[in-house]
Amino acid sequence: MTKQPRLADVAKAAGVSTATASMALNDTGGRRIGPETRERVRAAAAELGYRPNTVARGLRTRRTQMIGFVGDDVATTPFAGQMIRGAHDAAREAGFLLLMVDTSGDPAETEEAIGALQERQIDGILLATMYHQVVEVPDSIGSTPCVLLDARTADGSASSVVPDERGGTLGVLAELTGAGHVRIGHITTREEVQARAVRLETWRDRLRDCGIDPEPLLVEVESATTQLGYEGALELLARPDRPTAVFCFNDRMAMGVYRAAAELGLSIPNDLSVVSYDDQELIAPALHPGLTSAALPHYDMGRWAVVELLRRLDDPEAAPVQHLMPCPVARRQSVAKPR
Amino acid sequence: MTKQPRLADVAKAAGVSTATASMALNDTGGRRIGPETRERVRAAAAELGYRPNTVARGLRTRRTQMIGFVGDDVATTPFAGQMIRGAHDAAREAGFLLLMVDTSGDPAETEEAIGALQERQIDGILLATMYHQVVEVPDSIGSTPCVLLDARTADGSASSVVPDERGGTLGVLAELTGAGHVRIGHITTREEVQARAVRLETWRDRLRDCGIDPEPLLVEVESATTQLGYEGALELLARPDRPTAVFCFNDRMAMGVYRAAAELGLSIPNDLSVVSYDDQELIAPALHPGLTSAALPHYDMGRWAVVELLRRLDDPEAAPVQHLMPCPVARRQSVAKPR
DNA sequence: CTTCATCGGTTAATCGATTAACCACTTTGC
DNA sequence: GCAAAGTGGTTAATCGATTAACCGATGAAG
Repeated sequence: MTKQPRLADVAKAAGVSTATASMALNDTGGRRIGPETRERVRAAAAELGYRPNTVARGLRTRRTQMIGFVGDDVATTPFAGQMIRGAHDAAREAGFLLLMVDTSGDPAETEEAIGALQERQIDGILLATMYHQVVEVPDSIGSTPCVLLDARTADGSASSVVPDERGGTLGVLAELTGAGHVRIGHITTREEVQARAVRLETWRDRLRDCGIDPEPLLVEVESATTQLGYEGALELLARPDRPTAVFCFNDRMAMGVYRAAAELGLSIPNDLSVVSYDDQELIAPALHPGLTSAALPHYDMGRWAVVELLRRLDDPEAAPVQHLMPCPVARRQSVAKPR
Repeated sequence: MTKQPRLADVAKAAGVSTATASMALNDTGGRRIGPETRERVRAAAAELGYRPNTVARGLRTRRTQMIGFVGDDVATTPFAGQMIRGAHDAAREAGFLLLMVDTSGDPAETEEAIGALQERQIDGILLATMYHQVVEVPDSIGSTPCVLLDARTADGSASSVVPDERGGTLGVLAELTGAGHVRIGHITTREEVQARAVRLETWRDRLRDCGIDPEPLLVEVESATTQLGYEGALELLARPDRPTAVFCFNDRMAMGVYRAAAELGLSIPNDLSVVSYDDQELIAPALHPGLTSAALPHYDMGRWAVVELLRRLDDPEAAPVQHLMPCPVARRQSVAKPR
């Protein structure tokens, strides 16, 4: 009673050898095991409350049913949680568990984390790097199967999944053009963050398609904060040919735009339509009126990465895949026809 | 080259037995190993890039250097991330890794999660339950050492850490009374969430201490959302003896109070001081003016729980400890003297 | 009447460490 | 001068599974 039962205990209780017990419980060994014996073993295992020791199993099979998750800022960014949860759910459904390490972005720490995971014989690694678009997989990863999350390699040598920023931007812009807007401003940050360039260029392209010169409608500020979103909006809305709508780099900046609009006596959405990116649950639905925003599909990316990793575990020869995950538009009340 | 080196390879390279190699690398076995031999083994290990196989080690020693983290909504709540990070950091410093399972609050899933972790021979379990103050540790946990996070048992049979909600409430209320406020309203939720009762009662007590009847200054709404915070504030601020300050159940509700104040033409903090609870980084500093709020010390709780768990691993006889973690006040610009 | 699958298992090797028990030889204490 | 203690290791058992190789009946094919 004091000890956990081992496979040997189950075997003894069922009157068979441990080999038979193992095969009966795992449905391995082809047709070797008679159905009646199998039942007897199963019953004995249930009776004793047997749970396999996966450490022992892992030593023999070299598979631990654990996946390493290396994140470069697991909790600091609010998105990370959703990504982890997506990965967790997919892993759990397949009988895997997630072993987490956070590296706060330091490459040396990343190396160390990978080492610590490999010591524990994880079956594969998820590398989630939140702040860099393009990334190099550390050599130390060796032949451990690996999938990149929210990043990709320059040469496509590893599987990866990133959000379709262009598609998401086109999505929210379509909300505006669909309502009849053409003079659409853009407030963004000057920081070299991963998403800036794509969102900016896509907006430029779209405006040019409409025959509008984007540059007079662009405001760039130092960083993507609420305060600077506010200041940027004041500047943009004071310009001679005021835009009828504005596309914000992210929700936090949009929050600043709301304040600027209120101070200027502009009603959203009637005097000014606003769309944004990220769809943060604490902000976009909480603003009044609700903010239409392109959602970053972190949950789905987490799931996808695990599914892909499991595929590579099954078939190490499989070619790596680069995936673009769509960013669906969360439609709320911040868009109306221009006056 | 194709294989990872094993201890046997290191031993052979150093010309010793695996026993000696093991003792040399782990500094065990007392004074058995000569310093020159130890160096030779170390050098061979470094040369070969040897990393111990912790699965094999775990089978022998019954310790895996892994801690199970069972959360009932790991990523859904934005706080969880900080708690995980605190636990992660403390674990990593001690050479442990976190094995995570999310149960979305379902007791059956929790049982299963504990089982899955025990199969993997984790050394201890962190049980984080975000929505219940008092909790029962499932029987299935057996003798696995366990620490409760953000919850405690009725009988104090397990170590646990919870935020000092009373202290935090007194802290933000002191900001108001210190500035000269006495008519302090409270907007809270009717939901049976863990924090509601303490915050409410503490506020009541404090007001009575000041000789004020709290009931006319209380508003309760269905849930703790921004929208209902807004509606609650409209109601509270329309009352005959309008409060000069308001203490909100959480930051999201405070966000609604800001909107209500703006609509009523009340300036914060000059016409109305506002304090709150949670100090969510996406809200409290982003509001204008910045919101003074009592911070939930999730990072510190995560750290504490791991430290306590490690203590119990060292000494299984140690008496369980119940810890109250202080909630420091994040002081911003939402409080001023009453007019 | 041999030969040879097939059935339903068992035996024993193995995964890669840790560690108790042992060993041969030198010092040291009394 | 002899037992006890110390030095610097080695041998072999062990942790709890998986799995390749083997084995004794039984029945069918040639």
